[in-house]
Amino acid sequence: MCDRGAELVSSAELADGSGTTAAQVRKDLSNFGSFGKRGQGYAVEELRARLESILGLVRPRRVAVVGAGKIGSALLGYRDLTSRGFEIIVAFDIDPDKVGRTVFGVPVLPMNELEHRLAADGIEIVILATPPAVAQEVANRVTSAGVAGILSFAASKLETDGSLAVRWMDVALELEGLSFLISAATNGVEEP
Amino acid sequence: MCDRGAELVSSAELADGSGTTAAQVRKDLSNFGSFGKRGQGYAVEELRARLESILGLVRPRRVAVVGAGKIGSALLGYRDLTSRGFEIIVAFDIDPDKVGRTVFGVPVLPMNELEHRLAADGIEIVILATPPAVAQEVANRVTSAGVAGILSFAASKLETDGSLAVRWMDVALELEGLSFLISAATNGVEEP
DNA sequence: TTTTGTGAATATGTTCACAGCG
DNA sequence: CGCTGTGAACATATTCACAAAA
Repeated sequence: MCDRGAELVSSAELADGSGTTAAQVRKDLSNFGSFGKRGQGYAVEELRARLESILGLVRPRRVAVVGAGKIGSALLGYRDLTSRGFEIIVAFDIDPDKVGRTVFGVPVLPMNELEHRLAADGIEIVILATPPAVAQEVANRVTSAGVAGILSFAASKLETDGSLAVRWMDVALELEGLSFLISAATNGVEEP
Repeated sequence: MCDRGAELVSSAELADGSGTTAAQVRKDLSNFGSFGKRGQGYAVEELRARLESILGLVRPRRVAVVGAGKIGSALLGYRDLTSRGFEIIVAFDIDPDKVGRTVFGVPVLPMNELEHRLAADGIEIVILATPPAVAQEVANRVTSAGVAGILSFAASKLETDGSLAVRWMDVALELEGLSFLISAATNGVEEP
């Protein structure tokens, strides 16, 4: 909307641009203050800046990828991350064939440099794209290096202390969710 | 647990294997009937079979990938999908350099064969890994081909009728979530 | 006017706690 | 006994509906 030069946007417009309701948009935003203009809506540029600040993306977040396999290396070239405030600084892998190369402009380093480089490069978030068997060990090492968050593509549960935030992305889990919805739709589900 | 030959499992064990609580596990399972054994727990093999049936994965679901770019082709070789009940049958791309090749054993077909092959191959779920600009158009074509679900890697909202289920996976969105949590932790948040 | 911001009313989800049953 | 299944209690989230502000 900023690019299109829009000045104001109402909660109703925001709602149907994002699949929710106007009341929900207003309630949610009101948690962070009241910066709408009654009778008009929200000032687009101010709203953008507020959201950026709420999300902690006033400065780009520094990200590293551990595991330069199929998913890991796909992420290294992912334009969308840059445009949304994340910089992929470095990647790590155990495979000597991958180490030393540069994938989409991102250097792939050996695992023994992990802690050192995470700290030296001021990495805040690690994307975990390793086989599940080593995910926990990497998570431990990453934690000790002072990283603040992990996004894990390994389905396995991670045991971590409260010092970092962890989120999961699991393609198979999402497909299972779809499969469940499809079955429910096919077999017919009761409404209360 | 089946592989390890376990006979029974309690809600408490299930809970701490999956990051929830025993009561939650029991409540959730009870939505689909009561098949636990009081005083003992759930029979592992029966539970597996029940979950498989609840999720609609008694037979593998047939999946196609549209867009054989970085993410799309990474998914084509993803072992985890097969082992969890999904078969990637075919992929589609618009790029003549990719069309006709086989990636990780999956044939890449041209976009003009989309509707025909989705129907002919009995595809139930489509993974959308195209640029956002064409996501809506592909979604329309996929809908008309009778597919039951879409998993979209394109952040853009999709306008679809109620005939299919849609889910999104958005790496940048998950990173935004982490960034928010990190900011909240750093700045300190009030507990009520 | 129009659209926000927000209490109050609903609705949904989670936890408690214990009767009931193997 | 021990652990499930489940109402009742509690907590959280969403929607309603309208006074207040530009």
